[in-house]
Amino acid sequence: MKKTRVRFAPSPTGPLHMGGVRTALYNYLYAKKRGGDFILRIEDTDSHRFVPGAEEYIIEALKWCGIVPDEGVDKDGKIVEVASERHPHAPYRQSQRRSIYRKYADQLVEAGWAYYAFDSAESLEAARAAAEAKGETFIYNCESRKALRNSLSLPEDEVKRLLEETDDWTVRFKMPENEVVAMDDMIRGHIEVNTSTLDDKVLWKRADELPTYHLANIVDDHLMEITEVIRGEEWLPSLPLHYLLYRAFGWERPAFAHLPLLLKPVGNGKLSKRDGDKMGFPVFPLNWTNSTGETYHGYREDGYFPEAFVNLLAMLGWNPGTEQEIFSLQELIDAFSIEKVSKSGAKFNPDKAKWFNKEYLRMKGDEELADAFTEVLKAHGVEAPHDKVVGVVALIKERATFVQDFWTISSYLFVAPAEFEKYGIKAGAAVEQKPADPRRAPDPRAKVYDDAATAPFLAKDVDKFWKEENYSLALKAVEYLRGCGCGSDKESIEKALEDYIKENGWPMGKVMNCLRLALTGASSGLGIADIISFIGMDELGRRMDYICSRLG
RNA sequence: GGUGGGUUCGUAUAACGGCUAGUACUCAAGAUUUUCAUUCUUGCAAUAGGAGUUCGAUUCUCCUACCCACUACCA
Repeated sequence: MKKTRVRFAPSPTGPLHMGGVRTALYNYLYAKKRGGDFILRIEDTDSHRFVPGAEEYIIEALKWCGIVPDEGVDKDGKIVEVASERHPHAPYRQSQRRSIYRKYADQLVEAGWAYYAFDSAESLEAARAAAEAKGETFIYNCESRKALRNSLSLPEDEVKRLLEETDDWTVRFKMPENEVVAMDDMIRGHIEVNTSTLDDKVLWKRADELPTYHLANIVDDHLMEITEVIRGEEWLPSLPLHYLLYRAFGWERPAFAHLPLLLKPVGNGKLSKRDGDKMGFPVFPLNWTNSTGETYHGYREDGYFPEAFVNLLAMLGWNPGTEQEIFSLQELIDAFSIEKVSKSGAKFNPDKAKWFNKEYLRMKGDEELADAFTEVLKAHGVEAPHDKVVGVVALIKERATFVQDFWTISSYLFVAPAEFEKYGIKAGAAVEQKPADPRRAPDPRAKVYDDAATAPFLAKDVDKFWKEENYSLALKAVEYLRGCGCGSDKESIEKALEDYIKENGWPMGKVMNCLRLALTGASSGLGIADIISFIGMDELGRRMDYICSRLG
């Protein structure tokens, strides 16, 4: 039984998109499940589209996700250029394998599976334009090649002369006529295509002495002993060519699996660069700034945990058949099977992506989160002792999706509020309602509040509870609390405060809301006792004084 | 246009040819709470359409519609 060897073979033409990361992930899971190797190969046979930094980006992105290649990348995270025991098939960058491909192209010509073509880019362009003018599509195939300039149509001595004297010719595959290619895909099953609908693809270019994708891919997969090719669905149309190429070389071919595409959240079409920033979610694993200075968001910088990112990606187009949704990388490896990958494209759902991160945030230990939060605090100019930060994290982590949220949720624990929420709501202002989801029928039971005074979100309106009859009580409660000599822990404060308010028969909610406004500057937030316990009695007094000076 | 692939709640998906078509996200309602959030409960919501095979079709076959990919000396 041959050892499983799969590869991820991106082209360094820009940042790796999340769909690419998913392809890499599925390859990795497949390999690890079978105790095989995951190989990284850089397909840079198009010198015109090379983008500086793209290769480093790909490697860093995979590393962040925990997808570690067994072969192709060395310890320092560089693509391997020289063969060794661990990297027997180096180099792993196709541009550095240039010398390998020529002979395979020639071999195909000699065996009659390919031919030399001397058509200029301009003449092909013209042929295409002419066909289009007639409402047809130009195809370089068994019909049209008779009338074009190639080694099948030109006299032998002319061919010889052109090969020697010119340097912009190509090697094209000689697509057989009217033959049915029967193929099998691990995900899609049996597929048949008639070769008459296919064209004579360019395999090798004399101009830069480099193969095109099709040749390089087949040659390298063969030389690197790849056993399964798992790639995006966009490659399905070229599968017949690849089958034929394996046959022409007389090589055993790997098994193939074509993954469904990742689609944009709304509307039609595949997920593209622009969608993300337009709709407020990242399309890339890491931030990327292009040559014009435009920056695209990355999951890492947006605060996603790599485990959450990997998990959500895994569930986009695959599921284990059970109801489990949260998987560690190891659990994914154990559960993964290529047969359970779905055939249809998956629309990406940003809400679900956030949900995954929230779940991972909750699973993280308070200590670990506190370390991350400490960095956020520093960025806001706040220094706090470690154990204090751990305490805060424990209080707030259920309310957050990202570590960055911690600051907005708990800033008032570190910095006294300067302004008071919704002081500014003007009488008669429109009620801020959640926009209805246009894709859904309205719920007939949903209440409609057109009267601002009765809408529940208007608890936000501080004018409603910052009234003298209430805050005078709150002031007394604070005075009592500071003098009662109770402990500084949450429980003691809570008990003292509640008992005092109840004994006096005061309205609990109203008093508490006044305190909350003073403490947080807003009408929402943590439990009052939690806050007081954290900031201390003296700070409580200062904040009461301040709000009175501001709101009267 | 041609070729190939695809189609289950808004989204991701589950369902040996056989239960009231299940679950999660979103959304809504209720309970809990000093507020918000959390949590819990409940609810809304789908087999694209049409034939056929079958006792019985989401599942198998065919047709139609729609969507997607490919159609470069790009990958």
